[in-house]
Amino acid sequence: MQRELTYEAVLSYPGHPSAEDVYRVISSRYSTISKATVYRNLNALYEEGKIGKVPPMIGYEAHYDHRTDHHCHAICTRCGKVVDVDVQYDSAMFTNAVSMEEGFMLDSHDLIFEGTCMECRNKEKEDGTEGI
Amino acid sequence: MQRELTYEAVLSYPGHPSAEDVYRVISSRYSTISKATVYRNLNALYEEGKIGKVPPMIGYEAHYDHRTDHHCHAICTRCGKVVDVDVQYDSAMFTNAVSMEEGFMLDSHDLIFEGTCMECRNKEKEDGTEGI
DNA sequence: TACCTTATTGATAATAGATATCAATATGAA
DNA sequence: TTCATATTGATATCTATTATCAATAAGGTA
Repeated sequence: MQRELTYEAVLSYPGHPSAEDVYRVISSRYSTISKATVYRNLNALYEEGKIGKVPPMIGYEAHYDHRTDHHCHAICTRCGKVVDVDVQYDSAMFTNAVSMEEGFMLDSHDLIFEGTCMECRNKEKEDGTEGI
Repeated sequence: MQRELTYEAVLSYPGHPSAEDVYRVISSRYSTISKATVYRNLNALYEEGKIGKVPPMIGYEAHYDHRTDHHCHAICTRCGKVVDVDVQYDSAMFTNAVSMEEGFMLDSHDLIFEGTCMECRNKEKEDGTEGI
C-alpha cells in the first residue's frame, strides 16, 4: 500500500524528488509512514523499472524520476536541483568508440551536466557574491 | 609535509585511488598520519587543480586521478573500480545542443560508463552466477 | 635567535544519506 | 480459518566524509 503511495508521489512530483522529498509529500497526508519504507519502496520501484533514478553524484542526495527512458540530467552544483536535459546524440557513437581496460563489459553510460540554476544565480547576485 | 606525501601517493598510484587507498599507502611508511589529513589534502589538491577527481557516484567512494585533463571514466558496478576511457567526441556538440530549464548556466559535463570489469566477470563465472 | 602569526596536523566527534535488523502486521492463496 | 509470504515502522547501524579544536609546525620579521 505504502508502495503505491510512493509510486504515486514520484509520478505526481514536479521534477526529480529525493527520498526526503517523497517522504515529505507522503507523510503530509499519511503521517505514520516510515522513512525506511520510502527508501525501500523507491529502490524496489526502481529495480522493477517503474521509476527512473538520476545518476547519483556523491555529495547530493539520490533523485528519482517519473521518466524511465534514458535521458540526460543537469544538476545545480549549488542547491542539488536536477533538471532534464534534451540533447540528441547517437549513443552508438560512444559504445563503438570506447576503448578501455581489456575485458571491461559495458552496460550503460550517463551524460551528466553541471552548472548553476537560475534561482541560485539570482540568489548569488542578491548576496553580491557574483563578482568574485 | 603530509600534503606532499598525499600528492606523491596519488601520482604514483596505478589507477584511481580512493581516499582509503591513499591513506593505506601513506600509513604503510608514515604510520602516524591521520585519515582526516588525507581527506583534507586530497580535497585541497583537487581544489588547487593538482590532481583530478573522478565524477563520484553515490554508493561508491570518491576516486582521485593523477590526470587533471577532462576525460572519461568507466566504473565497475560490482567492485567500484575505475578505469580510464578513451573516446573522441566534440564536447561543443553537447553544450550547443543542450536545452533545459531557462537560465541554467552550464559549467561542465561528465560522461560516465558503467559495466563490469574483467576481474568481477571472472569471479562471477567461478561462482556460477553468470547464467542468471 | 626569539617572537609572532598563520597553516597544518591528529584525534575525535559529528554528519548525511542510506541500509540492515527484526518483531509486528498485513496480504492473499488454499 | 490457516498458513506462508510480503510489507511495514521503529530503530540501530553503516560508510564515507566533514567539522571541531587543541597541539604542533612552519615561516617570515625584527
